[in-house]
Amino acid sequence: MPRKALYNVAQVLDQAVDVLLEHGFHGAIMDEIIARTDFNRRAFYLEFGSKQQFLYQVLEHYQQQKLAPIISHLTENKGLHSIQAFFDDYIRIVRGRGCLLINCIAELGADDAKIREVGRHYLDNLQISFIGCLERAIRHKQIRSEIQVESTALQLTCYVQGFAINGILAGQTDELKLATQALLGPLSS
Amino acid sequence: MPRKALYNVAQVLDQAVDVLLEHGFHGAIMDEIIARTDFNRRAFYLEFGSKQQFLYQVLEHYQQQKLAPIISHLTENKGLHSIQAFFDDYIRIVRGRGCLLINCIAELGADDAKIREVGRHYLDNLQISFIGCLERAIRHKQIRSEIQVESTALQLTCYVQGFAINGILAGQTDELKLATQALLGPLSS
DNA sequence: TACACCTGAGAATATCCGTTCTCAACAAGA
DNA sequence: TCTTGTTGAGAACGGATATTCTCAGGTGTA
Repeated sequence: MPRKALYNVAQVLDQAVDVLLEHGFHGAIMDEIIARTDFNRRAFYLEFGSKQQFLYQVLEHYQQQKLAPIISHLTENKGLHSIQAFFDDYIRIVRGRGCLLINCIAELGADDAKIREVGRHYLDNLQISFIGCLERAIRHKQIRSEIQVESTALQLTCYVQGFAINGILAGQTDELKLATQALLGPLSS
Repeated sequence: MPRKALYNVAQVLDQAVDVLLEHGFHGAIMDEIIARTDFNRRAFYLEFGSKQQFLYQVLEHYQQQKLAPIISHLTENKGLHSIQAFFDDYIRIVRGRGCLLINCIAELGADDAKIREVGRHYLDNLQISFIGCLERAIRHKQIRSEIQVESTALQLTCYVQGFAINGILAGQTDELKLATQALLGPLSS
């Protein structure tokens, strides 16, 4: 048996997230990606084939590791409380860094159909999860029954994306928490 | 007197907005910028000095030409109606293209302090304008008086940025208009 | 311990891209 | 009309960057 690889793909993807968040896709150069991950050029191209394919994998990893666990708050579906938990966690993730998926949509979305598809899928999923939560919240009389579920869910979805941008600019996130209260408060019954 | 320049700076900046929206900053290469503007390389570097300085000017132009006229809806300050008008116009601008300023924040914000500064200034301004509108709306009993003005304004500001991202992904904007209704409806008295 | 085979580091390559340079065409005053 | 100084088109340059290649050094088995 030959020598065993020293790197761990999942860990490499984790580290790559930071580099891509800092510089964007085109701004992140291979030298830095190699330097800041436990990785080497040769293995990189054996593993991923190209920088672009690499991006797709990092994005998928990011969704699974960072976003999916948070969205699971919503699919657990404890009504309004789940929505609150989702936003609390989301703020933690994007504070001072933004969201990799949103950044990629903004930088590459117009050009790259794959990115658009991933982005749409993510947003659709988010909206559907919000809808589930809101419906349950209505059944349990946590929120007013006149609320239009679908529009409100889309509204919340837009709001999430706004948080991602704000996260890049805002050092402290206290005001984002305040805004969340202002958002969810009026829904309550 | 020597020959007169054929290009018009304001028009060049207008055309450049399209290229930058399509490819992002690093993705937009000089050859395409030159080809798609009534411009030439020599004049470009005499006028702007570098691609980066050029970006800053395009951004300023974009704010003045596209964003400022819409924000003026809010500073006209006819209360809730101004907010509605703002969102209607904003949807028109970002439909199918996104917002150049938001894209730049997402792509370059972590790296480029100037972009961050411009972005923060824009968002602050937006929030302050919303605050003015909401206060007036309360005085005129257009919205419920329990509304927390500052948080709601920040909430609206987040919402705007979410629209910008959605604009890249969504072809049709009907659902965004629905979401706007869901957003502004609950504020009404 | 020797062999086979794979890894990792980084040198090499080829391409891309921002910037500068060259020069023919031209406009307007002398 | 001649001169002067500037423009516009694109060739040229140099540095950066994604990708490939080389080879010394391990690793585990025979």
